[in-house]
Amino acid sequence: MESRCENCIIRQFNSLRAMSKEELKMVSDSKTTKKIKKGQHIFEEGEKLNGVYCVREGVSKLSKLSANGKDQIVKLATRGEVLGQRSVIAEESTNLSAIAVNDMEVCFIPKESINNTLQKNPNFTLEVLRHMAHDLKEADDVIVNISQKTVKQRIAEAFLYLKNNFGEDEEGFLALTLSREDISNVVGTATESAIRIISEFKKKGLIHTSGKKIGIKNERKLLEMVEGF
Amino acid sequence: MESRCENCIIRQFNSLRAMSKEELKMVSDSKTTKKIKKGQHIFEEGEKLNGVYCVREGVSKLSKLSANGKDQIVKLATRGEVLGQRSVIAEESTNLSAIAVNDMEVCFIPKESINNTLQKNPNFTLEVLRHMAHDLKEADDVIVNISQKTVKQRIAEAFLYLKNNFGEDEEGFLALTLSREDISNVVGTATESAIRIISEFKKKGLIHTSGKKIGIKNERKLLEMVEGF
DNA sequence: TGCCAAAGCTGACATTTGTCATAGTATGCC
DNA sequence: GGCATACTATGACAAATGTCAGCTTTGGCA
Repeated sequence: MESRCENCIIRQFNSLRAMSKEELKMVSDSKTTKKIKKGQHIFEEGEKLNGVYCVREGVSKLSKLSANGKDQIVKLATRGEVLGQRSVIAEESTNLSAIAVNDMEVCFIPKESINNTLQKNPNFTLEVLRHMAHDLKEADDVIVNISQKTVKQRIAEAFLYLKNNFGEDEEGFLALTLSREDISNVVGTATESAIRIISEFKKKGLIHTSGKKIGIKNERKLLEMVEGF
Repeated sequence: MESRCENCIIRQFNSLRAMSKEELKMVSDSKTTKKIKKGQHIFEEGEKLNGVYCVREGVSKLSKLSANGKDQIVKLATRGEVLGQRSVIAEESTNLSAIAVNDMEVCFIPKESINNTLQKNPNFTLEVLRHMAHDLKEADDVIVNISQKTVKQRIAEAFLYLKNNFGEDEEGFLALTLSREDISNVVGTATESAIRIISEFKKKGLIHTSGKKIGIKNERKLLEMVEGF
């Protein structure tokens, strides 16, 4: 794959597109590419980040450990998304851990390149700001969903989310395969509860499964369930 | 109170402090001051905002209506905070409603003044960005709290939050008085459940009440409860 | 290939939380 | 001052969810 940021297509999807040619050149010269195996950390909650990570390939779960020892997955980040922005901008340690859900390839961009551009290029800053505004809105939605919907509704919603954001494979299964535990950590429930509800969905013909893989059979009914019918 | 932004103390608490003298002057010339009575809307979910609101006095609850008809309070904004930023920046309609919890005074600043400065003054943009990064972190915390803590823990936490952020009056009651319904909407539970738990706290000597007013009697135990003992 | 650890699954039960019904209490308004 | 209305409070019950325990399946690896 192209290794110069100037020519990297991924860039089109994130704030880096607002950088000038010269700025991109600087970023490209200072960046390093890393391969992360499924299950490995990109960074951990509480760490001080020296830069941000741009996802070229694969998916990462951003999670936070709660007092009772469970991880809550706050966001799934995929190709084109930039991780660690919040931390670098606020000059604080990360509040989230980033773990690879499948094999990943990420570019590490030192914070100096970012900070430098933030101070000089208002367009870039504005672009980052817009992205963060979007993330904040999504976070608000998650808050409302988690507190006002039942576990059943949230699981149905999670499946629809996975379909819309990651698509399906040739056989009609969700392209992104999460473990039952990950699913329960996304919706914020016990693993057993998630499993039980998945079984129920299967019995009702809403989904079909094969090992970990899940396929949506009746999207309409799932949608109705999310809406509360 | 001082009516020129250049001299307004409130400004010290928010992003406006990064504005230049000229920019502030422009803002001050275009702004209008509004009084909002307790219970009235500043803006409603779905509305297109033509500017932002800077809180000079009073407290506003930012909430979102869920499918089941309940409001979820996502944030309480007080003196110095700016409402509607996210919406103006992303050029979308608001995802939240803002309602006055007590009598308020706010300054409306047209979006042109904001957008203009955002494009020209990287320091201002960066400052706004930092604020939003902070809000995003808080939102992540709320997500984890709501999904991993019991209602009892969340109510205890809410009381401590109210004490730390709004203080107490001369008699030792929380300075910001919320209705039981508002409390339940902050923690995301049914009003009856909130009332029951408040009664329980009272019986256990953790708090004392007088009408709507609530005072913290045993902060330590509340803290332990939040931590899960 | 076969073993083992991890993941998936299920039942039984406890606990938490929501819902409905009803009654007391404060508060504002005429 | 009294009435209407909204808020607070409590009980009884139902539903949702978590916990624990044990069993089965799966997948990776020696």
